Amino acid sequence: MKSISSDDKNFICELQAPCFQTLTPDEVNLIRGSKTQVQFRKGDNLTKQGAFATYIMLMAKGLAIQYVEDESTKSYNLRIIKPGEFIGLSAIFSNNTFSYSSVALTDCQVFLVEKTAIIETINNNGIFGLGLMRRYTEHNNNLFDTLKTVLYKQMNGRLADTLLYINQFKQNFPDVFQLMARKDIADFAGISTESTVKLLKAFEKDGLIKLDGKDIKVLNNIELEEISRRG
Amino acid sequence: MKSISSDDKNFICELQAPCFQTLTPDEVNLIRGSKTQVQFRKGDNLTKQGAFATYIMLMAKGLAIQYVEDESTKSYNLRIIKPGEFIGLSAIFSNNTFSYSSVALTDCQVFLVEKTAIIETINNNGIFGLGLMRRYTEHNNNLFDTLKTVLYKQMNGRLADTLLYINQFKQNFPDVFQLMARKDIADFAGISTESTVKLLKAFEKDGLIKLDGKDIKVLNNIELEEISRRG
DNA sequence: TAAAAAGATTGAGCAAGATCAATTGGAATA
DNA sequence: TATTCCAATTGATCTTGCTCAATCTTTTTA
Repeated sequence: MKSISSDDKNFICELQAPCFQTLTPDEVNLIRGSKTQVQFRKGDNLTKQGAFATYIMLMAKGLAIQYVEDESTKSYNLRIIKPGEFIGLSAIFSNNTFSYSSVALTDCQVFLVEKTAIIETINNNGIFGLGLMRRYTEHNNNLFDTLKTVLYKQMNGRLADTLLYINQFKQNFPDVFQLMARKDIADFAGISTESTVKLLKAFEKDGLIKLDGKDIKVLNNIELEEISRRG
Repeated sequence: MKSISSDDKNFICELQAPCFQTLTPDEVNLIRGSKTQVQFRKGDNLTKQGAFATYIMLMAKGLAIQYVEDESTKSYNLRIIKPGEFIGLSAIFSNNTFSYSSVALTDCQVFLVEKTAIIETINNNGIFGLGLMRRYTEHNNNLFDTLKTVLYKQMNGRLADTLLYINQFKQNFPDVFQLMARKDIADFAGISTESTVKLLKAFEKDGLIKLDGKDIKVLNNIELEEISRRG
């Protein structure tokens, strides 16, 4: 990763882009005032689970995967981070270390904002804090869904979930699937790579999807949703 | 559940109890001002996953279990709620429905506080908001640990986790284990009741615990922690 | 371009736990 | 106290999905 000069006006202007429309004016100002912009290369870690978190990040450009890992080699992918989204919000409220890792799926441009600056703003402006908190809580709700998926669904349901989830990104990022290895898909579903490969073939045979190299075309949304629902 | 007259001074005074020392003065005032106190009977649901959440709860007296459920019969226990702890904090920040259910393990006394009253307070007082957010974020961090447990540990590690967790409550609530059926323990570990029974016996044979009716005495903390760590 | 490395695919065998069925024990009820 | 009901226990069996090993394909590197 390398730093970018803070007076790169073009970059700052990107805060006007559609994906940032959800930011509140206060948030925009805070980020404008932040001095640090960082560029990550595909494959770089944006955050590492357990590392000290003295700042939060705002994804400006690019895609990343957020995941949890254990001590050995296992990973479980939680979500795809897209432009306009924060990374590490929990650091603001209590956590001094990141609860999860994240890795760049494409080259990424990211703003870093000091935790202390944010806390100061919240102290003076409860409404600003509520806004940040709302974003954070939404992720948290997803975590409950994730937990239920892991607890109650088996292979087919999980892979259907995964395909539907990733497929949502295809509109704005047509090459999402190409960016991912089979193992990445497997880690979203929480099943082994081998099982993923076999099950993808099975889904294709049933006409639910079309495998085209690394790309995957969802052919039958309805039925995939049904499989997801059944678990 | 039945309402209690709001001028039950003895009850209000309990907010001075040690377990409420973590509440900020602002929080105490808010709760003092709340008009609703409710009593739940052992086995009653305090919250039901998916129900509308227009208020949050503060446990005043008693113990409850927080859990997530699927459509059928499966439950997974997340934590034991003890006096001084909030239930449903996420409702304040974004969620209009409860993400989880909770059920009284003993008779419980609970304060209900309207969401709107809290939001108003936060708007005027960012520091108060930060305090609530900190509590909320801590639960969220536990959720990451829970997810990792479910993803990466198997039976032995999970049951060891569960026993160590519940055992923490024994100091202040010596009969915690007696309050729970084997199924409750199983639902904390996320394994079947039958497997729980068999594994408890095995742990006893290895001298890790002593089974005494429903009560369980932890004999070898160190080794249980080792089993937990190994997964 | 050829060789090497990494990822994808496939099939066989295996292990962890769940489910099922039967039995026992304890507590609640008539 | 006898009866009923529900929780706890136990053993046998079954399912899911993982691991392992071999092969094939694609990408990367020399």
